[in-house]
Amino acid sequence: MTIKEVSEKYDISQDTLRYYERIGMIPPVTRSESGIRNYTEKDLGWVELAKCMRSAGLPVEAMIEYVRLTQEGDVTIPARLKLLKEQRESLLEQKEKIDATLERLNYKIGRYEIAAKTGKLTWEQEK
Amino acid sequence: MTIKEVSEKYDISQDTLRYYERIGMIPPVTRSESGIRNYTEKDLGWVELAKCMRSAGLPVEAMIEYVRLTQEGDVTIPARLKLLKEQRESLLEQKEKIDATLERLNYKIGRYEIAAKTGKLTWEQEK
DNA sequence: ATAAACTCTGGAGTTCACTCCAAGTCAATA
DNA sequence: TATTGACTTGGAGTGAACTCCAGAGTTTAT
Repeated sequence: MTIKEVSEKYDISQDTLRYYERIGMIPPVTRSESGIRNYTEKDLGWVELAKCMRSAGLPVEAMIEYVRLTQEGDVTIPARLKLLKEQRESLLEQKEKIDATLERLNYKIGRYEIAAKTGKLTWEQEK
Repeated sequence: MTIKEVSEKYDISQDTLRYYERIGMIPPVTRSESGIRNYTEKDLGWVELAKCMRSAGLPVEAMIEYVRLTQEGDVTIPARLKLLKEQRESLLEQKEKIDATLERLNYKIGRYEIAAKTGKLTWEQEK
């Protein structure tokens, strides 16, 4: 699969795909003899994983480390497990923050819906 | 309340507090005659709101707009309601992405926990 | 009253995660 | 076979959100 096709399939720019590879966020992609990228199923798996992690807001640094560890073979399995658990933890924390903010937004929206009808605010202060 | 106290109370650097005020993410803070910030309860309410929104990952730009609208009085109530709903929508989307990634991480962690015991991976490819 | 600690502003610097560009190579089509 | 379009690299540029700094003014403690 060419970089163009991968770019369209996953809605990631070609520049970003090359960037991810360059920084080691995905392992080196398979190439033709002339050096042109030819993504295999395996390569696509990495691209998709990278996209998923980034979309959740996990840092590229974490993915780079994970990829690096996988390159070093089975001896790094415990390290990879640790890394994955840390990332899970940080996502759970982020989710907490989002939930707290959602509650707050819902409260404010409720207030504003009343206010939008009466044309006046029914409270004094932002909170 | 001095900037130092506010900084400690909310765990936001003094530089960031000044920055938030400068860009309009919070309204101008009350000052002493000599120009030194003296945060009132109301000011603190804004600081805390800003911190909450930012911790959930909402853009500074959205808060700036919200603050700007509140300065313009009750006529902007519908606009503020719209803004709040948009931000809620984006948080819900972000939460979806986090949940998808959490599922994925949980799957991988499950695999790695088996692998950590056997010392060998029981699957072929990243997914 | 003078040092020490705190605060002010404007502007420059940093980090992260891309994004764009130039100059060159390669592949497909008229 | 010529040209058009896609691909390559290395490096520079961008936008968001801080973060740091210099130089100056203010407040507190001895």
